[in-house]
Amino acid sequence: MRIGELSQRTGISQRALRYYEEQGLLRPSRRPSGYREYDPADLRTVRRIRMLLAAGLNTATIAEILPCIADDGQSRAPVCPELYAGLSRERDRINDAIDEFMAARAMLDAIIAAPQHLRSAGVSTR
Amino acid sequence: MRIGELSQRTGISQRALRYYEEQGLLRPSRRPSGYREYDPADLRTVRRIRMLLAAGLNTATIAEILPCIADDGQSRAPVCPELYAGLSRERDRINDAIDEFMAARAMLDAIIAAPQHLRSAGVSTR
DNA sequence: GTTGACTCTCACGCCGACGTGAAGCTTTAG
DNA sequence: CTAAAGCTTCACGTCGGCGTGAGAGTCAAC
Repeated sequence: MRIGELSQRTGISQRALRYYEEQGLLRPSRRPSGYREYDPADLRTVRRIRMLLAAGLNTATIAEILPCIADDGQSRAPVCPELYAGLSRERDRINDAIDEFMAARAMLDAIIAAPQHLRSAGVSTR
Repeated sequence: MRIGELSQRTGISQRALRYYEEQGLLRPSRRPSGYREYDPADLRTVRRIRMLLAAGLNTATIAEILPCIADDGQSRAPVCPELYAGLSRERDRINDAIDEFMAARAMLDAIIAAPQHLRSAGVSTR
Protein backbone atom coordinates (compact mmCIF):
# COMPACT_ATOMS: atom_id res chain seq x y z
CA MET A 1 0.00 0.00 0.00
CA ARG A 2 1.04 3.58 -0.46
CA ILE A 3 1.42 6.25 2.18
CA GLY A 4 -2.06 7.66 1.81
CA GLU A 5 -3.73 4.37 2.55
CA LEU A 6 -1.46 3.60 5.47
CA SER A 7 -2.18 7.06 6.82
CA GLN A 8 -5.93 6.54 6.55
CA ARG A 9 -5.91 3.08 8.05
CA THR A 10 -3.75 4.05 11.00
CA GLY A 11 -5.00 7.57 11.53
CA ILE A 12 -1.41 8.82 11.48
CA SER A 13 -0.49 11.75 9.26
CA GLN A 14 1.68 11.20 6.21
CA ARG A 15 4.15 13.64 7.66
CA ALA A 16 4.46 11.50 10.77
CA LEU A 17 4.92 8.35 8.71
CA ARG A 18 7.72 9.98 6.74
CA TYR A 19 9.22 11.18 9.98
CA TYR A 20 9.19 7.62 11.34
CA GLU A 21 11.07 6.48 8.28
CA GLU A 22 13.55 9.31 8.68
CA GLN A 23 14.14 8.09 12.23
CA GLY A 24 14.59 4.51 11.10
CA LEU A 25 11.32 3.16 12.51
CA LEU A 26 9.87 2.19 9.14
CA ARG A 27 11.65 1.00 6.02
CA PRO A 28 9.15 0.98 3.16
CA SER A 29 10.37 -0.15 -0.25
CA ARG A 30 10.21 2.22 -3.21
CA ARG A 31 8.53 2.05 -6.54
CA PRO A 32 10.45 3.12 -9.63
CA SER A 33 8.64 6.42 -9.36
CA GLY A 34 9.98 6.96 -5.87
CA TYR A 35 6.64 6.30 -4.21
CA ARG A 36 6.84 4.51 -0.87
CA GLU A 37 5.36 1.02 -0.82
CA TYR A 38 4.35 -0.23 2.63
CA ASP A 39 3.94 -3.81 3.71
CA PRO A 40 0.72 -4.83 5.50
CA ALA A 41 2.84 -5.67 8.54
CA ASP A 42 3.64 -1.98 8.78
CA LEU A 43 0.12 -1.45 10.04
CA ARG A 44 0.98 -3.24 13.26
CA THR A 45 4.39 -1.65 13.38
CA VAL A 46 2.82 1.80 13.26
CA ARG A 47 0.46 0.89 16.08
CA ARG A 48 3.39 -0.34 18.14
CA ILE A 49 5.26 2.86 17.48
CA ARG A 50 2.31 4.87 18.67
CA MET A 51 1.98 2.81 21.81
CA LEU A 52 5.59 3.32 22.72
CA LEU A 53 5.49 7.02 21.87
CA ALA A 54 2.43 7.38 24.08
CA ALA A 55 4.38 5.74 26.85
CA GLY A 56 7.02 8.44 26.61
CA LEU A 57 9.74 6.61 24.67
CA ASN A 58 11.55 8.65 22.06
CA THR A 59 12.05 7.58 18.48
CA ALA A 60 15.68 6.62 19.03
CA THR A 61 14.76 4.19 21.78
CA ILE A 62 11.88 2.80 19.77
CA ALA A 63 14.25 2.26 16.88
CA GLU A 64 16.31 0.04 19.16
CA ILE A 65 13.35 -1.88 20.48
CA LEU A 66 11.40 -2.47 17.29
CA PRO A 67 13.77 -5.03 15.73
CA CYS A 68 13.18 -7.20 18.80
CA ILE A 69 9.50 -7.62 18.10
CA ALA A 70 9.93 -7.08 14.45
CA ASP A 71 8.27 -7.99 11.27
CA ASP A 72 5.72 -10.72 10.81
CA GLY A 73 4.74 -11.62 14.34
CA GLN A 74 6.03 -15.11 13.67
CA SER A 75 9.61 -15.13 14.77
CA ARG A 76 10.63 -12.64 17.38
CA ALA A 77 14.17 -11.57 16.92
CA PRO A 78 16.89 -12.92 19.25
CA VAL A 79 16.09 -10.00 21.55
CA CYS A 80 19.40 -8.26 21.35
CA PRO A 81 20.82 -9.15 24.76
CA GLU A 82 22.63 -5.86 25.14
CA LEU A 83 19.27 -4.13 25.25
CA TYR A 84 17.99 -5.59 28.48
CA ALA A 85 19.34 -2.80 30.63
CA GLY A 86 17.70 -0.18 28.50
CA LEU A 87 14.47 -2.07 28.37
CA SER A 88 14.13 -2.49 32.09
CA ARG A 89 15.11 1.12 32.60
CA GLU A 90 12.27 2.13 30.33
CA ARG A 91 10.00 -0.25 32.17
CA ASP A 92 10.92 1.31 35.49
CA ARG A 93 10.32 4.73 34.03
CA ILE A 94 6.89 3.67 32.87
CA ASN A 95 6.08 2.24 36.27
CA ASP A 96 7.09 5.48 37.94
CA ALA A 97 5.02 7.42 35.46
CA ILE A 98 1.99 5.26 36.16
CA ASP A 99 2.42 5.91 39.87
CA GLU A 100 2.57 9.63 39.29
CA PHE A 101 -0.44 9.52 37.03
CA MET A 102 -2.44 7.65 39.62
CA ALA A 103 -1.41 10.11 42.30
CA ALA A 104 -2.54 12.98 40.12
CA ARG A 105 -5.79 11.20 39.39
CA ALA A 106 -6.37 10.76 43.08
CA MET A 107 -5.82 14.48 43.49
CA LEU A 108 -8.39 15.30 40.85
CA ASP A 109 -10.79 12.80 42.36
CA ALA A 110 -10.42 14.50 45.72
CA ILE A 111 -11.24 17.83 44.17
CA ILE A 112 -14.20 16.47 42.32
CA ALA A 113 -15.54 14.63 45.33
CA ALA A 114 -14.89 17.47 47.77
CA PRO A 115 -18.08 19.52 47.57
CA GLN A 116 -20.23 16.50 48.19
CA HIS A 117 -19.71 16.73 51.92
CA LEU A 118 -19.19 20.46 52.01
CA ARG A 119 -22.48 21.36 50.42
CA SER A 120 -25.96 20.61 51.59
CA ALA A 121 -27.66 19.86 48.29
CA GLY A 122 -26.60 16.90 46.23
CA VAL A 123 -24.54 18.31 43.40
CA SER A 124 -24.17 15.73 40.69
CA THR A 125 -20.49 15.09 40.28
CA ARG A 126 -20.78 13.79 36.75
CA MET B 1 11.26 32.15 52.58
CA ARG B 2 13.04 33.35 49.47
CA ILE B 3 13.35 31.63 46.15
CA GLY B 4 16.66 29.95 46.88
CA GLU B 5 15.31 28.15 49.92
CA LEU B 6 12.10 27.14 48.18
CA SER B 7 14.18 25.85 45.30
CA GLN B 8 16.37 23.77 47.61
CA ARG B 9 13.51 22.37 49.65
CA THR B 10 11.46 21.37 46.61
CA GLY B 11 14.25 20.44 44.27
CA ILE B 12 12.78 22.70 41.62
CA SER B 13 15.00 25.20 39.84
CA GLN B 14 14.60 28.90 40.51
CA ARG B 15 13.92 29.37 36.83
CA ALA B 16 11.01 26.96 37.02
CA LEU B 17 9.61 28.68 40.12
CA ARG B 18 9.71 32.04 38.37
CA TYR B 19 8.10 30.45 35.37
CA TYR B 20 5.30 29.10 37.54
CA GLU B 21 4.68 32.60 38.84
CA GLU B 22 4.69 33.95 35.29
CA GLN B 23 2.01 31.40 34.45
CA GLY B 24 -0.04 32.35 37.49
CA LEU B 25 0.60 29.19 39.50
CA LEU B 26 2.37 30.92 42.34
CA ARG B 27 1.82 34.40 43.72
CA PRO B 28 4.65 35.18 46.12
CA SER B 29 4.62 38.57 47.83
CA ARG B 30 7.49 40.96 47.32
CA ARG B 31 9.91 42.64 49.63
CA PRO B 32 10.67 46.32 49.13
CA SER B 33 13.80 45.18 47.33
CA GLY B 34 11.76 43.24 44.84
CA TYR B 35 12.79 39.86 46.28
CA ARG B 36 10.07 37.23 46.19
CA GLU B 37 8.81 36.07 49.56
CA TYR B 38 7.20 32.65 49.57
CA ASP B 39 4.72 31.31 52.07
CA PRO B 40 5.39 27.89 53.65
CA ALA B 41 2.17 26.69 52.02
CA ASP B 42 3.88 27.21 48.68
CA LEU B 43 5.94 24.12 49.42
CA ARG B 44 2.87 21.96 49.05
CA THR B 45 1.63 24.01 46.12
CA VAL B 46 4.85 23.39 44.26
CA ARG B 47 4.58 19.66 44.90
CA ARG B 48 1.02 19.71 43.60
CA ILE B 49 2.13 21.57 40.50
CA ARG B 50 4.79 18.96 39.86
CA MET B 51 2.32 16.13 40.28
CA LEU B 52 -0.08 17.63 37.79
CA LEU B 53 2.68 18.48 35.33
CA ALA B 54 3.91 14.90 35.57
CA ALA B 55 0.39 13.78 34.74
CA GLY B 56 0.52 15.76 31.53
CA LEU B 57 -1.53 18.80 32.47
CA ASN B 58 -0.26 22.10 31.12
CA THR B 59 0.28 25.17 33.24
CA ALA B 60 -2.88 26.87 32.02
CA THR B 61 -5.02 23.97 33.19
CA ILE B 62 -3.17 23.74 36.47
CA ALA B 63 -3.75 27.43 36.99
CA GLU B 64 -7.47 26.74 36.80
CA ILE B 65 -7.36 23.78 39.11
CA LEU B 66 -5.06 25.08 41.82
CA PRO B 67 -7.51 27.59 43.35
CA CYS B 68 -9.84 24.68 44.04
CA ILE B 69 -7.44 23.00 46.41
CA ALA B 70 -5.80 26.20 47.34
CA ASP B 71 -3.90 27.66 50.17
CA ASP B 72 -3.73 26.29 53.68
CA GLY B 73 -5.25 22.86 53.32
CA GLN B 74 -7.95 23.94 55.73
CA SER B 75 -10.74 25.26 53.60
CA ARG B 76 -10.96 23.98 50.09
CA ALA B 77 -12.36 26.57 47.79
CA PRO B 78 -15.97 26.35 46.59
CA VAL B 79 -14.64 24.17 43.77
CA CYS B 80 -15.63 26.42 40.93
CA PRO B 81 -18.59 24.48 39.56
CA GLU B 82 -17.84 25.47 35.99
CA LEU B 83 -14.65 23.48 36.20
CA TYR B 84 -16.17 20.07 36.64
CA ALA B 85 -16.27 19.37 32.93
CA GLY B 86 -12.62 20.24 32.52
CA LEU B 87 -11.66 18.23 35.56
CA SER B 88 -13.35 15.06 34.48
CA ARG B 89 -11.98 15.50 30.99
CA GLU B 90 -8.50 15.63 32.47
CA ARG B 91 -9.32 12.63 34.61
CA ASP B 92 -10.43 10.68 31.56
CA ARG B 93 -7.28 11.71 29.76
CA ILE B 94 -5.20 10.45 32.67
CA ASN B 95 -7.08 7.17 32.70
CA ASP B 96 -6.47 6.73 29.01
CA ALA B 97 -2.83 7.56 29.49
CA ILE B 98 -2.52 4.99 32.25
CA ASP B 99 -4.07 2.38 29.98
CA GLU B 100 -1.62 3.21 27.22
CA PHE B 101 1.29 3.11 29.63
CA MET B 102 0.25 -0.27 30.90
CA ALA B 103 -0.14 -1.57 27.36
CA ALA B 104 3.33 -0.35 26.52
CA ARG B 105 4.68 -1.91 29.67
CA ALA B 106 3.07 -5.20 28.73
CA MET B 107 4.79 -4.92 25.38
CA LEU B 108 8.18 -4.38 27.00
CA ASP B 109 7.51 -7.24 29.39
CA ALA B 110 6.74 -9.50 26.48
CA ILE B 111 10.02 -8.57 24.85
CA ILE B 112 11.95 -9.07 28.04
CA ALA B 113 10.29 -12.38 28.80
CA ALA B 114 10.49 -13.69 25.27
CA PRO B 115 13.90 -15.40 25.20
CA GLN B 116 13.12 -17.39 28.33
CA HIS B 117 11.21 -19.97 26.35
CA LEU B 118 13.13 -19.50 23.14
CA ARG B 119 16.51 -20.16 24.59
CA SER B 120 17.74 -23.26 26.34
CA ALA B 121 19.93 -21.75 29.04
CA GLY B 122 18.37 -19.59 31.74
CA VAL B 123 19.21 -16.04 30.83
CA SER B 124 18.64 -13.80 33.83
CA THR B 125 16.02 -11.28 32.79
CA ARG B 126 17.04 -8.76 35.43
C1' DG C 1 33.40 49.95 52.11
C1' DT C 2 33.92 46.06 49.99
C1' DT C 3 33.48 41.33 49.17
C1' DG C 4 30.50 37.57 48.09
C1' DA C 5 26.21 35.30 48.13
C1' DC C 6 21.68 36.03 46.70
C1' DT C 7 18.29 38.01 43.87
C1' DC C 8 16.21 40.67 40.04
C1' DT C 9 14.57 41.23 34.95
C1' DC C 10 15.16 40.58 30.14
C1' DA C 11 15.82 37.64 26.36
C1' DC C 12 17.58 34.09 23.38
C1' DG C 13 18.29 28.82 23.12
C1' DC C 14 16.71 24.02 23.16
C1' DC C 15 14.38 19.76 22.06
C1' DG C 16 11.27 16.42 19.96
C1' DA C 17 7.42 15.20 17.20
C1' DC C 18 5.56 16.67 14.07
C1' DG C 19 2.47 20.91 10.99
C1' DT C 20 2.57 23.42 6.95
C1' DG C 21 3.42 25.28 2.72
C1' DA C 22 6.22 25.25 -1.78
C1' DA C 23 7.57 23.49 -6.15
C1' DG C 24 7.61 19.67 -8.98
C1' DC C 25 6.92 14.63 -10.62
C1' DT C 26 3.39 10.38 -11.17
C1' DT C 27 -0.69 8.11 -11.63
C1' DT C 28 -5.58 7.68 -12.43
C1' DA C 29 -10.08 9.10 -14.36
C1' DG C 30 -12.55 10.95 -18.03
C1' DC D 1 -4.78 14.75 -23.78
C1' DT D 2 -5.78 16.93 -19.80
C1' DA D 3 -7.22 17.67 -15.24
C1' DA D 4 -7.17 16.16 -10.64
C1' DA D 5 -5.40 13.31 -7.10
C1' DG D 6 -1.60 11.55 -4.96
C1' DC D 7 3.14 11.43 -4.15
C1' DT D 8 8.05 13.34 -3.78
C1' DT D 9 11.78 16.26 -1.31
C1' DC D 10 13.29 20.39 1.01
C1' DA D 11 12.93 23.49 4.68
C1' DC D 12 11.06 26.65 7.98
C1' DG D 13 7.46 27.03 11.94
C1' DT D 14 5.38 25.55 16.41
C1' DC D 15 4.69 24.61 21.25
C1' DG D 16 5.71 24.07 26.22
C1' DG D 17 8.65 23.91 30.02
C1' DC D 18 12.11 25.29 31.14
C1' DG D 19 18.12 26.14 30.68
C1' DT D 20 21.42 29.55 30.45
C1' DG D 21 23.82 33.53 30.39
C1' DA D 22 24.02 38.90 30.78
C1' DG D 23 23.96 42.92 33.38
C1' DA D 24 22.51 45.04 37.53
C1' DG D 25 20.51 45.69 42.28
C1' DT D 26 20.40 43.87 47.53
C1' DC D 27 21.96 42.28 51.77
C1' DA D 28 24.80 40.35 55.57
C1' DA D 29 29.41 39.94 57.25
C1' DC D 30 33.79 41.50 57.98
